[in-house]
Amino acid sequence: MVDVAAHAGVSLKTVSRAINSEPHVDPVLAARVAASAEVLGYHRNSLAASLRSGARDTIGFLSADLSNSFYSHIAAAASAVAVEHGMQLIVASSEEDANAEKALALDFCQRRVGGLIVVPTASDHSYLATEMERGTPSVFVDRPAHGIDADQVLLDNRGGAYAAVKELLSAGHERIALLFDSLDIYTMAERRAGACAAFADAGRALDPRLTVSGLHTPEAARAAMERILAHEPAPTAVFCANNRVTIGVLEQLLPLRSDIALSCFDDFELSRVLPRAIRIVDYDTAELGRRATKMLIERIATDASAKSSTELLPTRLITRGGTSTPGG
Amino acid sequence: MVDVAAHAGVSLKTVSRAINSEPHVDPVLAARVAASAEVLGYHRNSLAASLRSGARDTIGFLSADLSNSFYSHIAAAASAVAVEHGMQLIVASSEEDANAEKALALDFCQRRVGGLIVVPTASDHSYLATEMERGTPSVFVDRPAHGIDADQVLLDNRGGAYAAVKELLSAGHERIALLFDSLDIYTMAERRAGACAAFADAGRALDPRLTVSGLHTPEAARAAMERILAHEPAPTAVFCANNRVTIGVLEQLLPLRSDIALSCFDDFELSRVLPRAIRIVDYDTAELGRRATKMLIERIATDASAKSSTELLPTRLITRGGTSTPGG
DNA sequence: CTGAAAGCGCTAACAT
DNA sequence: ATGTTAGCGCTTTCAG
Repeated sequence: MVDVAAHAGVSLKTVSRAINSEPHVDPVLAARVAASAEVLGYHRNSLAASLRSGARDTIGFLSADLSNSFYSHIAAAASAVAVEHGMQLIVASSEEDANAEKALALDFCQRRVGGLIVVPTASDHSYLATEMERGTPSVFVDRPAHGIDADQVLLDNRGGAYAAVKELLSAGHERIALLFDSLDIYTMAERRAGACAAFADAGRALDPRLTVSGLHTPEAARAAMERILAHEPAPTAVFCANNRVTIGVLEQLLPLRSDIALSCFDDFELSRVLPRAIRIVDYDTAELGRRATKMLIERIATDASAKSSTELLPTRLITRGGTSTPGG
Repeated sequence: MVDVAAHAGVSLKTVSRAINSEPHVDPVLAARVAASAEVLGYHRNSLAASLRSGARDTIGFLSADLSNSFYSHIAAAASAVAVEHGMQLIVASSEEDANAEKALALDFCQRRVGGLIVVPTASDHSYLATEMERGTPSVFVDRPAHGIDADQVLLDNRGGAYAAVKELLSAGHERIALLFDSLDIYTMAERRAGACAAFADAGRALDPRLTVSGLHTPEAARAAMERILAHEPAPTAVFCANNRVTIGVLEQLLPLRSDIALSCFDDFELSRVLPRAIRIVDYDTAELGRRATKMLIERIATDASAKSSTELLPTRLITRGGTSTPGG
C-alpha cells in the first residue's frame, strides 16, 4: 500500500480512501491510485483492515452434522444471505460432539466472527454467555439453547405433528402406530407432544403397543414396523416422526403393497416417485438458515441488549407419491 | 495482552509464548499467565496473530451450488479434513454464475486464505494464475480448470459410464436408450464419451433416435422417456447419465411397472427403497472433498512450484432397489 | 479534500 | 529462559 501511494504520488491515507471508494475523494486521484494498484498488482488485505477497524464481517456457522443434507441446506441458505450482506460464512461441524462444539465455537470467537449460528449438540451453552457479553451474539437453529438466553429459529415440530395425527384421527383411523427416534432429541419430544395433544383432543389415548421410540436408523424403524405387523392387529395408519423412520417403514411396507395410511415428518428426495401416496409434514429448510442469518445480522447491527426472541417456522401437510403429483 | 502481561508480572513476549504453548517456557510462569488470562477474560485474537506471522490457516471453498447436496457433501468432508489440520473452511456459493465466482474467489484471496477449493462454473480461470503466483494455490473439484494449470480431483466419469453401458451390451441388450443432461457440462461429455467407447468396443454404434441430451430437469427426462416409448420400439435398457435424469425416467417407468433394465450414474437417497432393481454407477462423494483438501494442504505446505496433478476417483457398479439389498 | 502520526493485537528478530 | 524493539497492513484520529 505504501508502494501504491509512492507510485501514485499521494499519501497512504488517500490510497486507503480510494481503495475503499469513500466519498470526498478527488476522482482524478482515485483513478491514479486505481491505476497504480493495477500496475503493482496490489491486493487489499482485509484481515489487516478489520484488525484496526474492529469490523467483523464473517459469521461462524457451527453445525452438529454438516454431512446431513438437512443442515447443509441450512448452511447454504445462510451463506447466501451472509454474502448478500457483504459477509462471509465460516462453517465447521461438531459431529454431534459437545466438546468439539465448544472448541470450535471458541475458535470462531478468536477469529473475531461477528456472530455465531449454532445447530447445537451440547446440552449446556452457558460458555457462550461470556462471548455474547463481549460482543459475539449467537442464534440457535433447529434445536433450542440450554443454559443461555439467545435468539432461536425453530420448527413448529409440535404443531406439525399435531396436524398430521389429528388428520389421521379425523379420518377415522382406530389403530395408529407412532414411530419416533430417541425422545432425548428435542425435536422428537416436541413431535411426540404434538401427537399426544391430537390424541387428547380426540378424547383418546396413545396405544403403548403401537408407540415405539428410540428408532435411530432406517433399519431399526423397519424392524419395529415388522414387529408391529407380526404381533398386533395391523394398524390402519402410521405416523413416522422423521425421514429416517419413514425410509425404514417404507422398506417394510412397500414390498407388501400395503395400503396402511402413512403420515410422515420431513420431506425427502424422491418422495414424489413413490408408487403410493404419503402425507408429509413439510417445511422450508432453507428458510431456517435465512431467518437465522437475518436475525443474527440484525442483532449485530443493533445493540446486543435487545430481548432475545424465538421464531417458530410453520409446517404444512402435503401429499406426495402415488398419482397425486404427476411430474411435480 | 499487555494487561495480562502486567497482571502476571511478565513481559508481553512471555505471554505470547505461554498462550501459544511454545517450548522453553517456565511452567510456573506459564501457569501464572494462564491464571491472569483467565481472570482478565483474555481471548487471543487470531486475526492479529496471522497478520504479523503471515500464517494462513483458513481455506476457501467456492462451490457452484451449495444447496445441491452433492456439493455440500463435498464441502462437509473438506471442512472435516481442514479442521483436522488446524484450519477452517470458509464457504461461498457462486450459484453457477461465473462473475460471482470470480468476485468470491478474489474476496477469499483478500482474506488471505491459504488456498482455494473450487467447484468451477466459469469457463475461464486464468484470473487465478496471478493469485497462485502470489501464493494462493487452488484445487479444482468435480470439474476441470480452464485456462490455468492447477491440481484437480475428478470422478472417473468416462470409466463409470463405460462400465455401465458395457454391462448392458454384454447382457445382450439390443436397444439401449441413452439420456444425458446438456453435453456442454464437462461430466456429461465425459460420460457420453464412455458410453460411446463401450458401443465402439462392442462393434456397434449409438442409435440416434434412442440418444437424447440436454435433459436438464427430471421433467424433461420424463418427457423424453415418454416420447421414446411412444414413437419407437421400446428399448430393453436405459442408461441415465445423472440422478436428475434418473428420477425423471423413474417417474415415467415406475407407474408402468416396466421391466426395462435401468443403469444410472449417481446414487440418490431412497434408491434402496425402489420397488424395482436398478444398477447404479456409484462413487464416494465425500472422498472428493477429502482428497481435494489434502492435495491443497499438501501444496500449501510444500512449495507451489511442484507440477500440478489430476486425481481420478474410481466408480463402481452396484445394484439398488428391488429385493437385492434388503434393509441395506 | 488531503496528509501525518499513532496504533489495532500480535509475533519475528534480535538481544540478554 | 525471558525481555526489547520493531513492524505486519491497514484505519483512525486530528490537522491542514
